[in-house]
Amino acid sequence: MLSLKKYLTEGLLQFTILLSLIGVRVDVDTYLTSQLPPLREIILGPSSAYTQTQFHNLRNTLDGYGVHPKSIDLDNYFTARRLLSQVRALDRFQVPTTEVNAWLVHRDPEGSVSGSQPSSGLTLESSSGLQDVTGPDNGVRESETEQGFSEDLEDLGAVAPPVSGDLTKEDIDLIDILWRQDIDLGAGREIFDYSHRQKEQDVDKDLQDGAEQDDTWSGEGAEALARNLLVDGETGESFPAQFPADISSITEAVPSESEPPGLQNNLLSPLLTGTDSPFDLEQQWQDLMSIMEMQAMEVNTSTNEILYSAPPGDPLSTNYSLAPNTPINQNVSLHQASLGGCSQDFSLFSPEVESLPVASGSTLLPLVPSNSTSLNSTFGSTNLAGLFFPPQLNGTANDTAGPELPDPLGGLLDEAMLDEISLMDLAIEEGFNPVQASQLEEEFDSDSGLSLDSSHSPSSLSSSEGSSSSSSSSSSSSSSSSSSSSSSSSSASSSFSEEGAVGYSSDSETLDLEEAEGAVGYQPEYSKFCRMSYQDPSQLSCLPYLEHVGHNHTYNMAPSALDSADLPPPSALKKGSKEKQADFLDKQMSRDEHRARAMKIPFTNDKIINLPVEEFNELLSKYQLSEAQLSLIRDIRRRGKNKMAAQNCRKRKLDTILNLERDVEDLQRDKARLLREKVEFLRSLRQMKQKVQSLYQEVFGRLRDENGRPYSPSQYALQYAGDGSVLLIPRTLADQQARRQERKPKDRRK
DNA sequence: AGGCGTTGTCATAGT
DNA sequence: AAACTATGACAACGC
Repeated sequence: MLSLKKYLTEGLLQFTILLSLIGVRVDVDTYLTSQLPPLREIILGPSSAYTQTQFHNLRNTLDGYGVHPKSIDLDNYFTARRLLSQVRALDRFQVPTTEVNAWLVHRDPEGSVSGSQPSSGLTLESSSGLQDVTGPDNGVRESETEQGFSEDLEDLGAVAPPVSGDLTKEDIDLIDILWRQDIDLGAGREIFDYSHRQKEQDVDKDLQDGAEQDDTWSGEGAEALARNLLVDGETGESFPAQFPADISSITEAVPSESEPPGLQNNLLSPLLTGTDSPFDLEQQWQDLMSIMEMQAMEVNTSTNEILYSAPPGDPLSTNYSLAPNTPINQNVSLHQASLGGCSQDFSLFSPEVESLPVASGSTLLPLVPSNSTSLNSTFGSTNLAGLFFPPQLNGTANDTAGPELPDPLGGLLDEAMLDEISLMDLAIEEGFNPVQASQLEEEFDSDSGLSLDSSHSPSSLSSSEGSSSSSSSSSSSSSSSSSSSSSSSSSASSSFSEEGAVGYSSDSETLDLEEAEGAVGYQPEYSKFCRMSYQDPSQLSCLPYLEHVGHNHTYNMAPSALDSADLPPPSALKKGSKEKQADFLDKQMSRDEHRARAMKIPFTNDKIINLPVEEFNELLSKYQLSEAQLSLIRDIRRRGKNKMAAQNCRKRKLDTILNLERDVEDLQRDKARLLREKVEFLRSLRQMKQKVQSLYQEVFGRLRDENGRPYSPSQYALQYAGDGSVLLIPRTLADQQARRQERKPKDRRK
């Protein structure tokens, strides 16, 4: 029951505080529960927010220990490190990667020419990936297929400027990326800059810094724009200005009014495995893209270009700049544009293919906006329709294109994208923690320093370990303490261990005195606390903790007088010093001890307080005590127990706060990691969209009617059928189907 | 002198 | 019912 209560109270309290800390402007329910649980738990395991109480319990029972914030608590530090490493370990569990791989594998079976290409294709932003793609060697590298994406993720992680294996630096990296993403939302870079924040918040400096970076990026983006007429606003990738003019023997599907079987999927569907429902995905896309659009509106190209990427000279850019004269594959078959074909098509992104001049922007190239704004909107709307339909059709395309690009990554991106706003908000709010934490630490440290300065503590510290033993031995030397200390500690230990509570001893000087005089105070407590409360190396914490406790409260227990009555003072002590010390001890005695002495209570307060009831009663029965004495004894016992209870209570409070602090830090780390993953996924998605778009344009551009004339993209569209065939259908029909498909998911939701 | 943190104590509720 | 524990509130104390 106790533990249950502990769970409830601490769990609720902690969770509440966490919510208040983290969820100020965030729909935490959505973020933590309603939307993410599966993903979150898959990725992270049970949320630390939810497992808080268990964690706490674990701390108390296993390696828990009393951590006083004032203490320089090494174990606390190590515990934090352990948790950090756990978080890192979780980080290694790349579910998204797994899913992506699954998707790749899924596509491979149909893959024909080069199944490995898709993975390479996904790595556009990684230099190695780019090299693979652009390299002349487009041969089959199937071995890369499985690990390609994970590698890519790694690479992607390395794309951003300062990167290293260090988590902190990764975070910084992420922060850079995110900041670029969020700058338009008003988030300053400094918000993400942990180290920076830890150093101090020099707001002015940060703002200036952020402005400088912004300017830099703007300049970069402008530069890129100047260099390449067609530059993706987000990726910085340049696009071909012209479409391939040559004609190949492409099998055409005759435009037909009838709806071909399996026509539901547009050509864009190659990315789908065929069974995935594009509807929800599209909705997610919409959500995401609305956010992106918002960003694009507020900031412009400069930011986005940097955000999504590749430096101007990046291989990626070159990869996408098509060389007009490059020969193309003459044998492209529309039928290959199936899933398997898709793989092959990705292979088409080899320089040869990509270098194909794209049909002039007049028709097919909504993707090739002439200015940065449209570039942004291109990805901003990110409707695949926007990618694949001519500009003039975009209006409808936005409505209809929904299902057109089912996202193989949707299951994962889904969560991330739906939470875009929340994440962004979180990112913006993220600033508080490190500062807070550092402040807390400083506060604690300073307090600890104060404690160190407290006049009587040093000796107590040095004797604290020995005090437990010395106390027992000294107690045993006294008439009755031996049994009392052991018995009391056992009883107390049961209760303490039961609840994971931690008692801590009272004034340290008491120990000192007790050690000197063999007096009996609360020592058993002391040793007990250090010994049994936490069976952990962190016992170290006892020292600083006690140290801090060591205020000079004169009413604290100082067993001296009473004990000196009980025990013959050591003859070795000189008279003067003895008297002096007696006075001192007198002052150190607690009020109850004074009272006890005044009332001539024949046994120690320690016994009174710590003896089990039976033994306590037995002890009382051995003496003829007046009513006043009995009353005092019971009060002493009550107060003594309550004192320990209060100490435990306060300690628990501190532990709770510390745990909360740690949990907040952990959650922030998780959040940063998730954001980082999201960015990576978005990057991959963008690349895939671009590839699909290029494929579409390439295929469409090769189509010729009976008269050998190219089809107008405003009148015809390619659709990808479930059976792997690609059909050329009238645009109107495609739009209708797209609308139809768009409604389905909505209906389904209801 | 007053603020602040720590500790002990009381009252009370809960176990 | 008794014993014990938990905790908010308050006061004493020292810095």
